[in-house]
Order: sequence, then C-alpha cells, then structure tokens
Amino acid sequence: MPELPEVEVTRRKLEPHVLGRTIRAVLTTRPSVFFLTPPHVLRRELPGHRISVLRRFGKYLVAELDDERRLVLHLGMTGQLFAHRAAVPAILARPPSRGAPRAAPLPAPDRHTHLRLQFTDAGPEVWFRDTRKFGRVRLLARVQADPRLDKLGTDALQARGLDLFEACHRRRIPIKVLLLDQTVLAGVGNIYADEALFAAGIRPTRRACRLTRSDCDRVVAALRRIMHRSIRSGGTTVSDYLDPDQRFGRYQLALRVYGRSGEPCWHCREPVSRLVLGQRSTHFCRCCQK
DNA sequence: ACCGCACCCTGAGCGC
DNA sequence: TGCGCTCAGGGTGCGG
Repeated sequence: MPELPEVEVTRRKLEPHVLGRTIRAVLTTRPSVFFLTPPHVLRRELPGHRISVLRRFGKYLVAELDDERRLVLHLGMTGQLFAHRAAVPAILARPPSRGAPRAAPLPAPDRHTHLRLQFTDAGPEVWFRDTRKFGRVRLLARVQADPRLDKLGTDALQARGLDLFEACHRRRIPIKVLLLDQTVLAGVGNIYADEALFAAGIRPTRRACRLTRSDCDRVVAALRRIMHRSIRSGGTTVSDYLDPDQRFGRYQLALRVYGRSGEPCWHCREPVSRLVLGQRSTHFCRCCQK
C-alpha cells in the first residue's frame, strides 16, 4: 500500500513525464467515489493546460497547473500511476519475494484505469489505476483550499522528535494508532509505523502519553532512516504497488516485523507477534519492544 | 477533545 | 468447478 516512500518514488519517476507537458485530452471511467471532482468536469477543464509542478504532501500528490489550479491525487491502497508508453514491452519478473503482486503490466487500459491524461506531444500517457477505489482525485480551483491537505501534520521526513512528543501529550491512544494519524505526521502508514516502532524498541500498544522525549526522538529518527532507505529501494511492494515504470519495490525484503508474524525476530529470534490496533494489523516483538 | 468503530471497495484465498 | 465467506487497509464520518 502506498505510504510516503511509495508516493515519493512515484513522484520522482512521474515528474519527468509530466513537467511542462500540456494536456490534450482526458479519459475517465464513470462517476464513482473515486472522483471527488466529477469526471466530466475533469474531461472538460484539464485539456489545454500545462503541468508546472508535481509536489508531494504526506501521501498526497499535487500537480499544479499553469493557471494555478491543482490536481490532487491520493493513491489510497491500490492506486497506481503509470507513464504509459504505447507498444513498449513491460519489464518484469516476479518480485524478489514476499507477496506476489496481483497486478501485472498493463498493455491496455482496463476497467480500473479511472483516469488517463493524454498530452499534446508524442510522449507517454499518464494513467491512474485503482482496483479498490480507495484512491481519490480532485481538481481544486485557483486558491481553493483542500480540507484534507490543509489538515496534514508535518511531513514525516521533515519531522523532529519534538513534533511527535507534543502530539503525544495527554493522548491515551496506542502510539501505533497516533502514528497513523495524518494530522500528526503526514505520510506514515501501517508498514512504516510497525517498522519504526520496532527499530525504536517501543511496543505499539504503549499509550502515546507514556513516551518520553527520547522515545519520540528515536521513533522519528527511525521513520526518517527507514523511509529514506525504502525510497532508495524503490518502495515496498506487499501486494499491489508498482511505480510509474510498472516496477516492483524492493524494500519488502528489508522489513523486520511487518507481515512476519510467527517468523523469528531479527534480533532475538522470538516469534514476531501480531495483534489489531485501530482496525489495522500490527506486528512487533514482545521481547525487543517494551 | 478524544476515541472506537462502521463503512467505502475489490480480489485473493479458503472451506465446503 | 463454483459458491460464499473472510480478510486486507487509508481515510472519513458518526456516535458516545
């Protein structure tokens, strides 16, 4: 599932395919929850405009247009952005291990390809595909605020221990649940929350208010370290994630606890435990995390 | 303000 | 073979 590292890899690889290009036509599927801006509006409004910047905020991607409107994209759980060159054979072997992606390289758009941007030049189309439709697309008017975007906390890669420590004040929820709150640190999802808490030696069930300043420093440092490593590895492919070139991530090979319940802990060899917190499966080591 | 939980959606995997 | 069930989870919104 795309969290900050996967979204950042997507941004970096998509950027050269969109910057400075002018949209010629937009193809969409039928209206659905996927479209916060109705598809017929996107088809009408986007053509003729040039994409000037592609930014990331937490797990959001924002394409700024030449008229200062913004196209806001969220990949949800199964969202994929592709730079689709016609007639170029897609790569691909199986991913190195752990979870065989359901997705295979797409030779043609299918019913899950909800948005296709075609450009005035001969370069690739950009496709937004999302089987589960937990992803979202919205076109913001000039200077129009986005309620979700504006509520995001500090980007997880920019955060300091103090940011987390202040957010933990008087919060009685498990630290794992707090880490998933996008208004606290933007970009942290289920995988990296578990991995960072393991690296910091903190049990995910511990109440947020019971973390010390030093605990928070370790969690934030671990998040930054792990996310940077993951970005360098092309992100984590657990089930569906593919980058704009339809390549799998490789960071799943480096995961220490996520998806490893019952397998031996990297440090102490005790079996990794699993429980559910905030309706999300949570993985940790009873021995190494207190 | 805080917190728990149902819900959105689809495909995979499983038992029968 | 095929049906029906459960599970996965990012984010929203509601009720207590």
